[in-house]
Amino acid sequence: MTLQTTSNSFNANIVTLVQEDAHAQTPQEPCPRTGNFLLGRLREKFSRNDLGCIEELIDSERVLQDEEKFVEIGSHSGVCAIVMDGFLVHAAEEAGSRSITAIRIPGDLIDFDSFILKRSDHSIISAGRSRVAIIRHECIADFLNKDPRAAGAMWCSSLLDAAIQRKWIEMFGRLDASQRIAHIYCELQARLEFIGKASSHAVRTPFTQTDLADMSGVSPVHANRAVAKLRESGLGQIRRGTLYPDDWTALERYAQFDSGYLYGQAALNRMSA
Amino acid sequence: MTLQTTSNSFNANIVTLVQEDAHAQTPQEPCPRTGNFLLGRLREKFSRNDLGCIEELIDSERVLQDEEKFVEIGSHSGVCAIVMDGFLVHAAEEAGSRSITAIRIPGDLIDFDSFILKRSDHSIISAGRSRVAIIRHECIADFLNKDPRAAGAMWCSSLLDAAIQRKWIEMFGRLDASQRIAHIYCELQARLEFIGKASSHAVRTPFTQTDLADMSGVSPVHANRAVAKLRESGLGQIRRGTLYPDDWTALERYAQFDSGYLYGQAALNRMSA
DNA sequence: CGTTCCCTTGAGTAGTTTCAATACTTGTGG
DNA sequence: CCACAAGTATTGAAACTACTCAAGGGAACG
Repeated sequence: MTLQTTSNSFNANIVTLVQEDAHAQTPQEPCPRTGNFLLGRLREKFSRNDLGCIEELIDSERVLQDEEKFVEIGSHSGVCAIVMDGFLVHAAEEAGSRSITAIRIPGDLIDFDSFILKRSDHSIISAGRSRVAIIRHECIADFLNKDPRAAGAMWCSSLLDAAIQRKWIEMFGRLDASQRIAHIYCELQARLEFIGKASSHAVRTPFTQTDLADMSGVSPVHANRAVAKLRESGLGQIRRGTLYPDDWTALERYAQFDSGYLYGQAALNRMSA
Repeated sequence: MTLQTTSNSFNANIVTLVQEDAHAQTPQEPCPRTGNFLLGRLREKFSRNDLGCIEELIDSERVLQDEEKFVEIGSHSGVCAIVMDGFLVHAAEEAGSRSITAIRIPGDLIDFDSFILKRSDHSIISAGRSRVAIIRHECIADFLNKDPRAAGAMWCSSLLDAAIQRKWIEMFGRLDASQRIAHIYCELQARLEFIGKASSHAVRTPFTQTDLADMSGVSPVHANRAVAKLRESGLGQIRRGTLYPDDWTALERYAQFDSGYLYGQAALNRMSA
């Protein structure tokens, strides 16, 4: 917990006031565990130093097996985490049905809500094997005191998550099952690109068709038919959770996907003209 | 500063890093414009002083007419606001269809995202006449410097909003049209109770059935039938946006409404046992 | 080499959409 | 006060989308 930054003043803006301390740091990658945090999305607004602080918050690592719960609904875990590898999902289970309300990939700060709200209103479950870097709540409290600016990075992260959730609500209102599934893959591809984990010829995920059904709010049987429809339309093939796109452009058009809501670097520059 | 609770120490929590300035303020209600901010929901974690600071941020007031936009999608407004009176909705319009992704009522901090993210990815539109208290981004920047603890109240507010959005996603996956509409009214009633604006025999809103349709992701015609179904089931009658409940308990059960996700005071106490 | 989990397919039912037509409300001007 | 216009609410019918139940096929894993 030693390394506070040189500057912890918060001038004109929680994000932009950086300037001063953008001086160099060690040339090699300083954040082996949190290196993907905010990567590609507003990360340039924070200094290396700020982000290094977050790396220092890490208490330990934890490996989760498929289906293993990181947090249980209603629990007071006392920790949050940054995803290092793999996928997790936010799930709400009730009366036999399961809704997946969010997908988490490396770099995502998860269960941060519990730090403020003290109680989780959903479960976070590993999809396939994953690895997370644990941050204890006590450490965050100190941290927010010492470096409110870097804390802004966490705040920023939760607002980005909220933007994705708004888009999901919008998706539900506008799109049918196969479009929603297409949209989910488009979004994942974009988010994986931010952290340099995307491939142009496949979007690899550990999700079963039942998972896709829970994400898109339809029955597993119908998710299967939606997947079949994408295949038959020549848009892409989903096999064992992996999308092999046949025509990315058409797929994005079909899903009405517009990446603006992810606040990626390129998109930001484009919009702020 | 008489009326803080015995416990307002922010031990491991952003709201607790209090220390310094808990000195007194005027005994009468100090916040004519932001008095509803966080009211009933974690507000006890903040001192009057903190909340008074937020009142101080207000630059001006603005009255919005029905359908008037407070922020336009894609804009850089440079301000955010706290709702004083009336209702607003977050809307995403595209290709002829409109999705309403959130409902804002008095006390809600709106468009705070734009302070961090710099650009709004949705419109915020007044539903009926409303009045908002404007906060300029520049003022927030100073404020975050001077009083990071009170800033935590804003952070807290955005996490509460995110919790509601998660619930909406869950709702979409689990409920049919009439249940969703019932859920929306249950939620509104609970939120209005927090700020002392609820009545036990009616939930008054300015929403048309088309608005309800846009909120619940169905066609206006079907929203009408969903409303009719609630009436015929003896749960409640929706006339001109106002719900006259016939049986609150049954209605909440029908909507599978559980107020925990709103983090109201009572619920919190119940859960943290 | 079978068990298990996942994917696929069919048939009938329920929920939802669209198009279209009809009423009810509210506000406006005559 | 009435007539009218505009917005809002209601209803019907046909088409489509999605659900459930049910059964069968395929791939991975021990």
